[in-house]
Amino acid sequence: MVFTLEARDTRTAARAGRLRGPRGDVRTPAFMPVGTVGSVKSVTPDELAAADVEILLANTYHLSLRPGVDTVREMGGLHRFMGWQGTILTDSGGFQVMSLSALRTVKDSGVEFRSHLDGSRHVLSPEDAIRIQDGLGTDIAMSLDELVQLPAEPATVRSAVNRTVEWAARGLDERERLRGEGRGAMALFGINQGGTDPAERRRCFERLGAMPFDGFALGGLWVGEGRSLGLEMVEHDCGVFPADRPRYLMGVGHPIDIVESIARGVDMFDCVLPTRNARRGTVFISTGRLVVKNAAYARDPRPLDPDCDCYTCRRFSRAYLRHLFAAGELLGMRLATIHAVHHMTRLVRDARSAIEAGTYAAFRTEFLERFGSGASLAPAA
RNA sequence: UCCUCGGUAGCUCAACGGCAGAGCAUCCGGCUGUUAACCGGAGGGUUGUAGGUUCGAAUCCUACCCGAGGAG
Repeated sequence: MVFTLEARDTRTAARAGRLRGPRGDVRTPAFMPVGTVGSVKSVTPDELAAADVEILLANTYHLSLRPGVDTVREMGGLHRFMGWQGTILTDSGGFQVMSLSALRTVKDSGVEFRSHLDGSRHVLSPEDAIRIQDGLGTDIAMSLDELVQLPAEPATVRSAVNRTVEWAARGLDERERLRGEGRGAMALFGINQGGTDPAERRRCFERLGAMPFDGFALGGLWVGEGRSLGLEMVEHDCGVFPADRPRYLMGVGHPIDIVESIARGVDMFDCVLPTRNARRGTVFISTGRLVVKNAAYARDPRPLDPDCDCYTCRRFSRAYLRHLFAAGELLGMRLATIHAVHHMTRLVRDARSAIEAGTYAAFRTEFLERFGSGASLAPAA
């Protein structure tokens, strides 16, 4: 996996780049739809490809519990198993250290989980995380990290940073060991932690940045600290990350957050927000946030986003989508998700064009103005 | 014609002498490295009608109306 920086904006820190991997190129800035269990809920790989998606995220913890890494390997690896020909990045299970807090114990050696499926006990060490991701056949693996729910005590944050750095080194060692056996071809990204304390984030990266990772992630953010503080941390991390390696802001995907973070130098994003909201009847459109399930749209003949050219917007009205949600029809979730994914890839593509043209500052201003305008959100008369 | 059971929120039903509630539906809000087709909130009642008993009636009594079943 080779990263090339192709353009830098003139007035912001925004960058355009390209990840060249075995499954084709990933243009950055990139948005990765989330397919936790090997499926972006409700849509097919072909529909993702049609939405110009080049890279997906899948999850180590979930796939190792079900169907299990052996099954996936036997079925020819995750790409073949799920029918996706593009690039895959796998999350390490670090997020589940936080989100499944009631079901796990963190030790220096690793994390002990009780399965959310059947209560069985499983241990995930930083080495396991690398082996599992390799076994899945991922293109980009993530280092196992520990993130804490904010706000958190300084001592908690410090301890999570220490553990994350230790685990990062052990993960890299494990990949080296795998490479000695002819495996471990995937890229590996390190994850910076430190909560909302710039000193801790800097301290974390002093050690992480010295390790031979293929890319670096901004971790532990957008977990309750608020947008402005989150963006401060983004600016901080991008200020210390090396320019020649991709930068991935984990778990962030509100359109405003993406546009603001790109301006500060982030290259990659993943987020469940657009797709989860879509399944529940809310979609992002160019002029804001449309709660299409609301009664106000029951007789609105316009598409979700009049400026969108996705399959859903070319073909269906808000009134129909609203009806599908009211009726609990699966097609509502599917059509809304198709729009949601398309909208996010279109957003990062437009951002990329602006960076290449050196006009990202203007792009950001226009985007924020338009997104905040709420134009076309008012129901049709 | 008589007998039995029933009539409470839009729907299905609780409460059976002591502040009329639930689930679903409706409406609204939330959702940021997915334990999530989820979570939260709100609106909504002359308890079939008219009387009576009682300090107090959805609840007990009487008549009537409506529905289901049965007998003839």
